Amino acid sequence: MLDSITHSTFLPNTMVCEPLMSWTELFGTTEDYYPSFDHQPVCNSFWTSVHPEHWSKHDVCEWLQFCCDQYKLDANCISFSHFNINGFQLCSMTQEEFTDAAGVCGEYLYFILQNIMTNDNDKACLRTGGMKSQESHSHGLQSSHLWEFVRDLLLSPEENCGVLEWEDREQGIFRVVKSEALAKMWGQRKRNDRMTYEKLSRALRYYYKTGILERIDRRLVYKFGKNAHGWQENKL
DNA sequence: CCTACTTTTCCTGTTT
DNA sequence: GAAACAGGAAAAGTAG
Repeated sequence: MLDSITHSTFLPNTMVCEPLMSWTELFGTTEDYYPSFDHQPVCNSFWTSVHPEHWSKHDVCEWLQFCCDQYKLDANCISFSHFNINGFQLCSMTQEEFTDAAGVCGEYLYFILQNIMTNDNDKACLRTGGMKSQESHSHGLQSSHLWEFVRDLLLSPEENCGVLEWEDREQGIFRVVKSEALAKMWGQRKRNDRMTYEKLSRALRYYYKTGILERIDRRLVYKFGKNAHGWQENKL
């Protein structure tokens, strides 16, 4: 009900860099589409090989530049003076602070950064078999409800992969484009490989009662309700 | 441990 | 016929 605006990690990140599941596992083999993987260059870059906490001021600056190019963000809406900081400081910025410093772009930047940190964490976990739980706590990364997961995916151009798509950005109407893929992603988040769209959608339907979602008569189309927050474009 | 709340699982029936 | 949608019920998971 009154969750703070804890933004979760996007999914454990699967497809960027070291996939936990193969594409075919994740999206099925019988699919007719092919991944539009023009988002991938995050891979193998400095940004994912060195934990953001260790970035220098210069690195942070470069990262902003990189994001603008890569994700087509308008550099003009970024107040670079707010980002004259090192990686450690960057990591401790809240989503609100990102928004203050760069508006909508800030929101994306925040998500991109969270994403990188999550990847890092996951990789470390895989190698060492368990990382200090501190890191995952520092940004409320572990807590995500289904609707927040969906919201974050919608706000995350680099993770989305066309699984979800805005139908009407202003009204918060969106469409599930690849239902089973979404279910797999959610399942991976919850470490539940038995998740299906059938079951996920049941959970979504419960949101109608609580006003997190509003009913839309079209198949695979949902709308954020009055009790959902954090999806609007200009509002924090 | 208890409670409240969310999500998962399963199911039967309906609609597209 | 295949996918989705609808909800009821109950079990399981989680936060506090």
